[in-house]
Amino acid sequence: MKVTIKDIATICGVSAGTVDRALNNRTGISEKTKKKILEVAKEMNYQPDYTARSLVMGKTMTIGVILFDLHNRSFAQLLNAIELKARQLGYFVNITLSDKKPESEIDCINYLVNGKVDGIILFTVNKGEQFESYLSKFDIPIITIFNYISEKWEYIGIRERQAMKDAIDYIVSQGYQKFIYISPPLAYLGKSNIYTQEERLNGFYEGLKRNRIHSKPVIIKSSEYIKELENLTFSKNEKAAIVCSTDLYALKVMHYLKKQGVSIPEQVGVMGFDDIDILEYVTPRLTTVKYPIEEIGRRAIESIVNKIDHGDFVPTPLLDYEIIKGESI
Amino acid sequence: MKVTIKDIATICGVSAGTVDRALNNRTGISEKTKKKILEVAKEMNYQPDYTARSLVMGKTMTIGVILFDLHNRSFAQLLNAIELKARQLGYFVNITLSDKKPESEIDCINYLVNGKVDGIILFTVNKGEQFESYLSKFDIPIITIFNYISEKWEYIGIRERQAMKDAIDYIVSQGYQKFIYISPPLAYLGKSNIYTQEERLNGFYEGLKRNRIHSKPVIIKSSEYIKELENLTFSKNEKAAIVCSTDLYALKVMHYLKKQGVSIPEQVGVMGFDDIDILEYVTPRLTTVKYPIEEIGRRAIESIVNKIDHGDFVPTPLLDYEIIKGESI
DNA sequence: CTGAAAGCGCTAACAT
DNA sequence: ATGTTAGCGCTTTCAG
Repeated sequence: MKVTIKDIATICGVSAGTVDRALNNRTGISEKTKKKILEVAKEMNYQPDYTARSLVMGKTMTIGVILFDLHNRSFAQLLNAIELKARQLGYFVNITLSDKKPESEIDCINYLVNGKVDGIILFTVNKGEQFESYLSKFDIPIITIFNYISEKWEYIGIRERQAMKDAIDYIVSQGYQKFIYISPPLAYLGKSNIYTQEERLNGFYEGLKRNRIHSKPVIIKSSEYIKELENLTFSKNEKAAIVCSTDLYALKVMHYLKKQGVSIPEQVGVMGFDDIDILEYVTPRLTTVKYPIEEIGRRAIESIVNKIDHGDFVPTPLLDYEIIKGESI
Repeated sequence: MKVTIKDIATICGVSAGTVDRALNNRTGISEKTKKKILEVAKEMNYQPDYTARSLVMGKTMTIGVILFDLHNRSFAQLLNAIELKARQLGYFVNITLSDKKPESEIDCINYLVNGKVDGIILFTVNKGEQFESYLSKFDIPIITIFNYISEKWEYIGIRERQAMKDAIDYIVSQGYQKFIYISPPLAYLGKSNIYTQEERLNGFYEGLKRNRIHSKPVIIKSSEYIKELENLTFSKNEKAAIVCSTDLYALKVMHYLKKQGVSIPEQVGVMGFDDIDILEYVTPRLTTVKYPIEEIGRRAIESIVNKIDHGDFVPTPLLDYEIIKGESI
């Protein structure tokens, strides 16, 4: 059924080694035999067996990816970009989902390592010494995205802190003086890796400081954030800006406010972060920070493939963002 | 570096075969040696080499998935469900994206077959005799989802036609007599496989017939459907229902109507299809058909794993849908 | 320029 | 119950 190099060798009256030389255009073979072998191979529709090649070469041409899940729009966009770029460079993509569970993430890593992937793109929920020493055991390149671990692992992300800081500048420039900040993941502070969320919060504080906002912001860290909003009142004379660490929260907030008959941005302003693609369907257009998510995916692949093929990481500078001025602030 | 069964064999003073017996708890080994081997293996943190195993067993424990892209929410949800179920059953998932291009899909298939995946879950854009004979060459199970090819390939989907038919019943029961149908993919009729879209359209016509709607519906097949809407006027006395073959179109339509100051459903009704998760953020709540997308993913994996392991397809009946009564009709 | 042989790590059939 | 042997399909020396 399956045609192997041996079959081709027999037919062409040469050895397997020669067929290999022809197929992978290595040196040390005459044009004539090479041409013949290639012809026969094509005619028989020869397809190389990647598993066999992997065994001997110790390379599988596949890159493992670990994400939380695909429910968040951004992750799907990210994976889309990753797959595209990877296939373009001749690599497969093995996708595994950690579901934000630290133990589950470890399973994913082991799973991929045993599958002999050539590298891993990791959006981790873990951190700490123990995790780092665990990760250090592996000799394949691991690249982290979004959540930073330490300088020992290549990291690709954006200047989150600066982005949020700038966002605050913009909000203040629109006349807001009162702030509410929503970021449920902060509840996991110390428990799991929420680097990006911490950075955004830091940027928020720095932004307030820079703009000399002295009224204390309300920080909501509960996943029941809508309920917490119910206890607040929104008045026009002291207009509040609800800053959400993610568009998804902002959308939920806007949905709730609309239902309550609170008008945006007349009575209250809402700011998001990410610029997910579904925003184009929602009114009012959410003011948000554009996160170059697909660029991150592409860079991650480029970087890891480069490391696999040439052994060195070309450090990637933090990527830039853009404030999207919508109608909600 | 890497610890192999040979290493373990040497240390335990047994042969590789025996180690294999212990590790994979096969018969013909004493409890005592087995226990010892397992201990040593654990201590040395032995990890089996899947590529080597694949080569000899001819199985890679990975399932290839081919989708259009991940920009559509549903696809991401689907893949999420697929990954979850697959890993649960001990399989990897290799994801490839065809970008809706027939040639690109062929590349994906070849790619996966050469990667020796054990089976393929295929959301195809291709169809026709030539494609079928191409597909027939492969001896791994291929399961089709959404777009049907022929009875030669296992198919998992829902009763789309019936769903749309029932949707029309519901719309008519709400007092609508005039219909506009939007489905841009229909422009590809005859060019690529748009089975689900055709089924939905058929259901639409059947629904009109069953409800004795005689006024001719407007069918919009252009991707510039918003522009086409601009030429239409919406009057309360002859209220029209805009039936969209996908929630995404419906969202765009609603967004456009809201901008035009047309109130939904007072002046015009809008119906979607899919019940994508972002609907919860959009007002008014879109009336739509709930498509059990994750169930399809799980069933696809179950079915293909069953086929791989036991050699037979357990036919899956078409799945059921549910009409979600929102506020837009 | 080409052939022969060894071996990647594991499994499976056959001996002992 | 355990050891031995022969591959899986390919790449890679080392001879010739």
